[in-house]
Amino acid sequence: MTILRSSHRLPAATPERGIPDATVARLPVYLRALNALIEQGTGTCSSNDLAAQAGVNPAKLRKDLSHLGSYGTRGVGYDVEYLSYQIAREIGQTQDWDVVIVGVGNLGSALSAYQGFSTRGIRVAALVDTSPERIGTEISGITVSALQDLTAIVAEREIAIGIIATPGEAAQKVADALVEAGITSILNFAPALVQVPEGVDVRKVDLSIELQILAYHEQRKAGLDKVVNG
Amino acid sequence: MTILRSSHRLPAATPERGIPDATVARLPVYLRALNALIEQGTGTCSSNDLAAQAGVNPAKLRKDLSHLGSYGTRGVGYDVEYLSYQIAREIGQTQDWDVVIVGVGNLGSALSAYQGFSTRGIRVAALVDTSPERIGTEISGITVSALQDLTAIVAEREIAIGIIATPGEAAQKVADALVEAGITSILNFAPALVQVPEGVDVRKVDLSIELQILAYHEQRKAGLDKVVNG
DNA sequence: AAGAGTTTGTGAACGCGTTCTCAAAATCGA
DNA sequence: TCGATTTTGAGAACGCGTTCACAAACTCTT
Repeated sequence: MTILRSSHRLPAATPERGIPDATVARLPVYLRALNALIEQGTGTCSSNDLAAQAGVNPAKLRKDLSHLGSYGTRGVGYDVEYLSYQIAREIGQTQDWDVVIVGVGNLGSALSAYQGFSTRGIRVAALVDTSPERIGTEISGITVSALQDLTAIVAEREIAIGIIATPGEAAQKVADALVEAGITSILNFAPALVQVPEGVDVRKVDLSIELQILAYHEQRKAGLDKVVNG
Repeated sequence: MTILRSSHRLPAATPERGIPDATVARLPVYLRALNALIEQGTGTCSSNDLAAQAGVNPAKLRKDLSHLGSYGTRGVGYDVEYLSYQIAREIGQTQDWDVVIVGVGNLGSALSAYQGFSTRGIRVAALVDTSPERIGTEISGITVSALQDLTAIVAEREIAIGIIATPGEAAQKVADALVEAGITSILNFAPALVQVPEGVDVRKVDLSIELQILAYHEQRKAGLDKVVNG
């Protein structure tokens, strides 16, 4: 999970609010919690309520929200709809974001059909692959294009975000192609590091590593059992 | 991403090494980097080499490794095979870990076919679903079982790790079933928080949130462009 | 109007993780 | 053997993020 960001110093006109990365990562969680509250008809909630719903410490929630502004009322709490809108605006969810998925193997296909994206302002706009058997086929209602057409597709549909869902060996080549095509944010599911130029953000999701971390703790638990019980 | 750990104070026999969470999360990355070095025939490497391969700061790498012990030689570096083995042992990768996947929709199916698991000591041992149409079908060579049979399957195959790949609404029910069945580590792909008793570890991977974080930075870049260019 | 009760927003303390730095330990060449 | 060079391991400084704690601001009751 590597985030590269150019840290331009800006003129005073732009307040350079600089929301901490840790906070940014939690805002979508709060948004989801708020939507749950809206659905169950809640009009107002305290930081305690919302924190419980989001699974965080209330103080942390308030500190996070304080980075956006003062959207609560002391003694009352937060207006659920209002706060929801403010967070959505802050993280750019008042617009839809088109993404292109490169690699339509099992994982890429699953992602292209993922239900959770549409309600979060994410739209899978294009699928790309290198395999001749896959190019031209239709997956989740989208025709798979050739990697060569990436630049044209990205330009035409103004896509800013790309997803790498290829094997590890292809990841760097695909990342280069994405950057070349004008993509400036990449979500990388391939088990490999990718190098990108300054100004391009990369986040990495590594399925094996998540399980390996669990396995470590699991082994630790087993070891403790042996010490305690045996 | 919530990790609950019982913090037993142990007798001196077990040193209670307590490797920091941040380090644990990077050990699999180092392992992957080391395997890459092994494949290209490297016998020894410095912390600089390995750090470059893993994409981290050399000082961080050395600090991380120092938590495991002193496996390097000053003036020389690390023996690649030896260090690889030591890390593998530390994170429990000298044995295979069986996992059960609950929910064989698009994502669950993709995970069950994921190539990256086997080389990392992860074996998908069972698939479970609630949908009658899916139960009994074969996916990636594994017959899908009913959720009711979970306890029997977990017990029989001594599975410790479960993966939730269901819609958000089903997540808590599935988590309860997994805990009931004896699972003590859960990787949750469903877009929902799950509550588990003490002693059970849960890690969460949220695909939408990863993209929403990228969208935030993307929006920020677009905003800066406007300020700078026009 | 005033006091009791809530709840936010934030300064301050704290803790964890990262990075800097350098002594200690090894190799190598003369 | 000795000095030059390389590289690890770890102490110390630093910075970020979390949590505590409380004043400020609001509602409600009397």
